[in-house]
Amino acid sequence: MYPTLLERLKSRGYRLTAQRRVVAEVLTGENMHLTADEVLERAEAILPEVSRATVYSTLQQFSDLGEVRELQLDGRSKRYDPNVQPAHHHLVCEGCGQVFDVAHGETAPVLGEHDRHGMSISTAEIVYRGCCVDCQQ
Amino acid sequence: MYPTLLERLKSRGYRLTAQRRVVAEVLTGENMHLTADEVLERAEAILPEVSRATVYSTLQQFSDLGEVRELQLDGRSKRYDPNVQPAHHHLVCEGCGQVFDVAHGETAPVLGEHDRHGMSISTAEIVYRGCCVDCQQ
DNA sequence: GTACGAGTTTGGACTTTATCCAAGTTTCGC
DNA sequence: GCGAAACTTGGATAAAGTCCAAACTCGTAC
Repeated sequence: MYPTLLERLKSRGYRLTAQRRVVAEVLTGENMHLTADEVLERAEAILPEVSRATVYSTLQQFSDLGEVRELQLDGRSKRYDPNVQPAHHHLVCEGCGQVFDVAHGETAPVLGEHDRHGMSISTAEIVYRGCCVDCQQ
Repeated sequence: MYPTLLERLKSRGYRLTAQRRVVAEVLTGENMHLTADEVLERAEAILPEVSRATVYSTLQQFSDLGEVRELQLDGRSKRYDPNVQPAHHHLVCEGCGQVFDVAHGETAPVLGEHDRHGMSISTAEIVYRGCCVDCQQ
C-alpha cells in the first residue's frame, strides 16, 4: 500500500498533530475543491478549537510538499485540490463557482520556440469555463 | 479605421470622462498585464486626482464590455489584459510574476462528453508556468 | 451658452482573504 | 517522563477590492 499523506509527512520529519490529521481528513475526496474557509469550517466541526492560522499554514505546507494543488480559479479565494495528478485540468461553472476535475483530458499543446519567450516551461493548466447543469435553468 | 475603445464606450451611452481616457491609455500596449494598483499608479501620474474606486469600477466596466480581459494568475491581484483575442493564452514566470502573451498558440483540446459533467463550455484558457530568462540565473 | 439631470467620481469606511507574531502547548526522541 | 524543537493559538495586521452618500461633470435640450 502506498504511504498515506500522514505517513509521508512523518517520513519528512513533520509531526503528526491532531490539526494536521483533521485538515488532511477534510481535504480528501473526489472532486473536492474547498476554499481555506471551507476547510476551516469542516475542521472545526471535528476539532472545535482549531485556528484559522493553523488551517492556512497547514494548507500551505501540504501545497509546498506537493500533497495538494492550490488553484486560483475565481478571483476570490484559493481552492485546494487533493488530486495532484499533473495532467488534470478544471471545469468551472461561472454561475455557482462549482469546480469539476477533468480526469481524462488531453494535455495542453506544447509551445513553439517562438512563443516561449526564452522561458523554460514547467506546467500547463487548462481552465474550462461554462455553465453547469443546475445553472442552465 | 475600427472604432477605438473610447468611441465604443460612447456609442454604448457611456460618458467620455478624463478618468476613462486615462485608464484606457495606461492599459494599452503589447504584453501589458497590469494589476489594478499598477493602473492606479500610472493613471495618477497623468491625472493626479484620480481615485482608487474609479480605477476599479472602470476596469470592471471595460471587462464587462469585453474591452479588457481579467486574469487571475498568481493568487494575489487580478491583472488586466488589453488583448482580448479569444484564443490567446498566457505564460507566467513563477520567479518574478511577469506575464507574456502566447500570441500564436493552439487552442485548448475540446472536452469529450464524459468530461463535461453536463456543462456547456464557453471558454478554455491555458496558463503555462515556468521560469523566465532573467530568473533562470 | 446655460441649465439640468443622469451618469460619474471621490474619499473614506468597510469587507474579505490571508499573513504575521509572541506566547503558550504538544510531539517525539531519548 | 524530560526537554527542546516544532506546532498551535488568538489577535493584530496587511493586501486587495467593494460600497456608499455627497459632490461633480458630461452632454442634451432649451
